[in-house]
Amino acid sequence: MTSDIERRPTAKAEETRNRILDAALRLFRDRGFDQTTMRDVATEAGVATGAAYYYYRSKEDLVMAFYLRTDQEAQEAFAKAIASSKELKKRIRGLIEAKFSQFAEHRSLLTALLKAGVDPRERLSPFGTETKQVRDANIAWFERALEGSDVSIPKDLAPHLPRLLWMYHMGLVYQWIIDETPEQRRTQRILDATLDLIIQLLRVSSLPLMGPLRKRALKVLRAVEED
Amino acid sequence: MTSDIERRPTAKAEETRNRILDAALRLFRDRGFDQTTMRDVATEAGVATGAAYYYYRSKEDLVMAFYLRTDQEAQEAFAKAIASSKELKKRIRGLIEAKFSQFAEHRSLLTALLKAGVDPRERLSPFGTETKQVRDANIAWFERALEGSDVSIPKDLAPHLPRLLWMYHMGLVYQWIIDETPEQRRTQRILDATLDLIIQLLRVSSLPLMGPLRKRALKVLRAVEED
DNA sequence: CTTATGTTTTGAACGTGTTCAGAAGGAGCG
DNA sequence: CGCTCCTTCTGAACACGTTCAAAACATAAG
Repeated sequence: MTSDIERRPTAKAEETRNRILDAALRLFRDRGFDQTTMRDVATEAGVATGAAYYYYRSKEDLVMAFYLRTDQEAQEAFAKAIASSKELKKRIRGLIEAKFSQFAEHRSLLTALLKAGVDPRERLSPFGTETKQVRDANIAWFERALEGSDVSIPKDLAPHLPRLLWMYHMGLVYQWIIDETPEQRRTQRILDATLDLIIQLLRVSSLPLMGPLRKRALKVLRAVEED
Repeated sequence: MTSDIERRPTAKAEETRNRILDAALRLFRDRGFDQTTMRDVATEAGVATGAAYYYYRSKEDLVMAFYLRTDQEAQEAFAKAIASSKELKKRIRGLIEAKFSQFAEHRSLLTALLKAGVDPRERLSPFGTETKQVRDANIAWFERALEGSDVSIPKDLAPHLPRLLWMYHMGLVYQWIIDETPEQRRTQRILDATLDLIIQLLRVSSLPLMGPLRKRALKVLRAVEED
């Protein structure tokens, strides 16, 4: 008798669950999210339509499961990115490129997540409550990137920076998803240019002359995070 | 025989078209976009379901029609915002607040546009090709806001600024749409703080010390606009 | 082995956006 | 008036995400 109130973690029905997700991802990758019907997924997995809904609340939920699964797998790459250098620029680039390769196989799939993602009330929005755990873990990686790096950060700015960098990284991921240039070159160029700018901004932000500007920037950050 | 290849602009079927749009907006406003079916819209307009599709390609198209209609009507408010002052801050705030009141009645409707909007390939994305005309007209308003204002702009930055301000304003509109605080107070606070920051950034950007920073920022802008 | 209880699986049915073949309604012309 | 051709409109049909009542299966208890 487990004291756990949760329904028993289950049997080897876990295998069915995985079979369905694998089938879904295979089809999504090969013919796209919109071109794949739930009936297709069920057939490919060798079950009835309803079974897919027994394990996943919705079609989008399958994308969410993919996201969680790959996020799990990406942790190691994140750690490597931090360990590889003390240079902040390299660390951030490492984190972001790890994110890109996390999604590389299924780039088009993510437009589905995008559409749900913009509405924070949606269950699978990266900004919503249901994803807080993953989000916080991701923000923590940027915290670690800053710790002991080659760029020193003004005290007042420090607590906001991890979240800020996370938002920056989300912007790049968005750009990457919608980028149709070969190999996503355009995103690479933007990554290069923005990284340079960010590092220099951080370097310069400690100068005494920058006091008033930093004050104003902090006001913005508080307005965004407040409430 | 008109030399126009376009189908004749039409008769008083234009009346039916409007009846359908009016019915749709009424229902969308009263019970929400998702809670309104196309059958409801058709019934409310006193036509068969198919008729709605004769005039509008899709349900989202109705939102687009709303957007175009109100954009039309907002032009006057934009002009007033520019004329009211030479102060850049006031002008930009005026433009943005005009945008907010343009949508005020139908705020929730716009989440529908949001979801389509993030994908630039979607027909009604504010970043797509189909909306270029409206977008350019909107960017032009920011151009006019800068012209003859109280803030002088570095030459190299000048050509990018209107588009940049437009992107800023889109960000705020996004924030405004998803803002559930009463009267969208949160968005107001963010608007206040960011406007202050932007104006000061512009003021400071001409200082000789800022040369290198501005160079880097310009590189970002070129990377974004290129291709 | 039988019965009871819970989990997993099935497939028909539902709701809603969208399509489509064709009916209805004109407008011009003989 | 009768015919032709286009525009406007109709309502049944379709596709697909999702729900649900009930069957099948598993496990434990007697």
